[in-house]
Amino acid sequence: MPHLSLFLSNLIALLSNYKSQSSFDSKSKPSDLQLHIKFDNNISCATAEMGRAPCCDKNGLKKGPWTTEEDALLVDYMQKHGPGNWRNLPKNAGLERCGKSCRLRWTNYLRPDIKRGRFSFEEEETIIQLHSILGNKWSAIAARLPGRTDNEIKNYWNTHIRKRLLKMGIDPVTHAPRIDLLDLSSILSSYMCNNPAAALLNLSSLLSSTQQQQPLVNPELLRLATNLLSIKHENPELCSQNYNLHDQNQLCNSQQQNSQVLPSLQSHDQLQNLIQGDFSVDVAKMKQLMQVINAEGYSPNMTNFNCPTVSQENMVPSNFGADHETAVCQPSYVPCTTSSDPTNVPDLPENYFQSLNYNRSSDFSFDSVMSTPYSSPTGLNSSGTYINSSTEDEKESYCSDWWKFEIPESALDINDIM
DNA sequence: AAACGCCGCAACCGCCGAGGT
DNA sequence: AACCTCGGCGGTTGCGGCGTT
Repeated sequence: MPHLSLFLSNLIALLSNYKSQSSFDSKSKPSDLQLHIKFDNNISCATAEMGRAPCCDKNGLKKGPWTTEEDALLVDYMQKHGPGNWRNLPKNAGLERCGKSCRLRWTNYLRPDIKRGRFSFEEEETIIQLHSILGNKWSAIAARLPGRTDNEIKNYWNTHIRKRLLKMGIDPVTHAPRIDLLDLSSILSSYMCNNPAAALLNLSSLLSSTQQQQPLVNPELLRLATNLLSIKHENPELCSQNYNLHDQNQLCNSQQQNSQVLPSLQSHDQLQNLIQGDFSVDVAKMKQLMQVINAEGYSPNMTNFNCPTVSQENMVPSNFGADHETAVCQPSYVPCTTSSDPTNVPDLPENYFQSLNYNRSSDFSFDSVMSTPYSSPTGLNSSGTYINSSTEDEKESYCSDWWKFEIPESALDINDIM
């Protein structure tokens, strides 16, 4: 209706003048002017304030948690009319809510296809992998997780995954290992819990992080770590399952006091050399490291074990969609079951290690990222094992030892992302 | 039992882009 | 071309639940 538009335009101009002359503050209590123009609630919200208009007139509208009655009204309306025209919805549905609030309530909570409950392990894998690619594009991530909302994923990331990555010494923004974020005790804990492979995983994370210009690894820290490996080898009885952190710290301190007790075994010398080298641990060195460990009998399968390996800077584009040429180097974290058996490490394809060797100088493509095989036994929509199906502590333990994030092909279609 | 602090999550806020006029 | 509406998005807030002291 053109005449209405013209009328509104004139009204806007009028209001604009009025506003400038009377220092009208749209955020203050409702003024006579606002009440005056409320001939149509849907129009007033846009016209009462120039510049950015509020989604609706908030005066008299309810805020805060939704009641069951309100939910019922909204659900009933949505079932009858479907989504759309959120601005008019509250009035038509008999709700004293902002249209935006209704939309959020529907999309984030009331929508029938929303999957409630805890995130499955596969879902968490997918989230982390997608985040490493897409960054905080929660809606894009949510699009790959049926039944999950962006808000839910965002909250889950901020409250669970982010903290866990930080605890592991992994920058949740870049997904790169960072020594300054690392909780060393987790390394020691992993190690002391008869899981030297896990400790090595963390250690290797430190090593791989040194690809950056300034080495992040404190040599003293690494010396300590390697000392611990030596201790483990020479005093296996010290490393029982029930060894608590307090004892670990004591042991740690005593070793520091004994000080500079470098590993005497050749293998440990090799390890030390690796650590004290140029800090540029590439695939070959990592394999060498694994062979050393393997030779020491820590794990017969270690050659198949793949640590986070980054050949160059760990780079994750924030503007992934805009610049596909940007190199992406991301570690792959391998979650395994917590086991006292250090040989219980995952068997992975031989080429898996190679697939992680992203090199910035080489042509990066999505394929290199997406080539990571999906080995999860269950599909995304399966009733997979819920990571916090047991206690939270168990979950933390379960998730902190070994990490590998792989994307189910069904959940990641590059064309969709693009 | 009360006080306090932490944590998780639902909801809100402000900004933005697409599409329409 | 300019402006507006609408819906979507990411960041942030605030409240309730829970554990600890």
